[in-house]
Amino acid sequence: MEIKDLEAFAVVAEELHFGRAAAKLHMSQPPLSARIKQLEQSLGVQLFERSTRSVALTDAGSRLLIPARKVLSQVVAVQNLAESIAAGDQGRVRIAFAGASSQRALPILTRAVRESHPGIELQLESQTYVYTALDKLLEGSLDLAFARLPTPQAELESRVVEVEKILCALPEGTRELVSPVCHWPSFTTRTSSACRQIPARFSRPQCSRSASPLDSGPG
Amino acid sequence: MEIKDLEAFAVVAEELHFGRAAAKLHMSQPPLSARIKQLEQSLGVQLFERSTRSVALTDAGSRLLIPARKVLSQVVAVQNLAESIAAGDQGRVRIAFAGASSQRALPILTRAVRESHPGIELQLESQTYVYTALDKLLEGSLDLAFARLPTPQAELESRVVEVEKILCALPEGTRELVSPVCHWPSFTTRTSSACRQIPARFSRPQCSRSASPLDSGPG
DNA sequence: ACTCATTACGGGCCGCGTAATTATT
DNA sequence: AATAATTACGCGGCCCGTAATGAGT
Repeated sequence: MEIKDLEAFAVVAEELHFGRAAAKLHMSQPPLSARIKQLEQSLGVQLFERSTRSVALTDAGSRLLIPARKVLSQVVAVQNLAESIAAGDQGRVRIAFAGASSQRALPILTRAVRESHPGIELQLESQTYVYTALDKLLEGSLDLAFARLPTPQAELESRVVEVEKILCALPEGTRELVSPVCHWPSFTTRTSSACRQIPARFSRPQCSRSASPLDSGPG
Repeated sequence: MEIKDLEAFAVVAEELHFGRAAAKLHMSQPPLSARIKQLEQSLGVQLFERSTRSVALTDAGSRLLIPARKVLSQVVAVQNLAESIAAGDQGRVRIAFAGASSQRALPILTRAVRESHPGIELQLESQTYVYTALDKLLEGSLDLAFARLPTPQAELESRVVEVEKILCALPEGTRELVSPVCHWPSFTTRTSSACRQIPARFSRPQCSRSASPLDSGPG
């Protein structure tokens, strides 16, 4: 199986017409036909149902199309990565940071980059919401983002940089006031950064019960 | 760029020795050398640092290795899928279900399969914990699992089948007893299935405050 | 009769293997 | 001197394009 085979498969599946597909692939029909036939043999599966007047995906073909496209997209990803590496460790990396999690990691990163890759310019960009940063990543207008564990998306690579324990700290006797308003999700996200400096008059042991690492447990 | 190029790259990167790599690839060194050189040219990046006595990955090479392996693994995934399709819509699909989420989806699925793919035998397997099911999926001893949104893993494909709202229902005046013991994560997972049948004597409006869809919000 | 996919066939390119070369330990 | 990677070179196969065939509307 070759990459060109998958490209041919994808284009024919899109056009459902060997002539147009061949044109799109800058080749003539016969080799394309042969290529598809060969791919079908190597996979042991018939991909298209063809009568001389019409072309249609078989059931097997439609089930294989998505994985095939996946391979193709990752191949171009490799090429793009290589290109950007070749373009040089001589460029600009655009980084978004959202929330408190980046406050420890960022200075470490910038210092390390400045030392080992002096050609790299870091362009930092504060982002209030995690999702705007993720969207920009997908668009390609950002290269990297620091964020608290969002729902990981298949198109993005993520790595855990730091595990934080975030405490809920309240004045004595005020828990009853807060608990009916703040259920966990909104509570943690809204106040996490503000929790960085905790005034001394707030008692800590009081709330140790509800303190739990954000690191999502089972589930 | 061809798949064989990536295989060659991966094997040489693993062996760091053209001779052994060539043997592993069932070919002689010279063509392998040429292949790597050609790949390097097509990517515009030098992958290996070679002096006649030693071979080492360059920085670019090490950064490209993982994506390259990813492509390769997905290629074999395509081949495996094709093989299993070719083996026939005539086989056994092993399905695990954990938790209450599957109770609506399962009968719908089994009925549909029995009608449209009568050759397929479904082998159902109850799983108490989501993670045992996921592990079995990765091993290959299961084909499919129904589970409530776990941390999605890159190696697994997932799809949202159903969005549930799960209510916390308690007898009147007992909230104070439960709140210090059950913080959100453990509470939901432990009692979710039991929540299916709610005795009528439990009041519902009482807890509507803390009721929230499990569908993970932002973060 | 016309369109579109397949088969037939000849030519060129690419990749492999063997043999020779170079460099390093 | 010996090992290991690269260059040199001849051969075979695969893939492409053009031409001819067949099938269905």
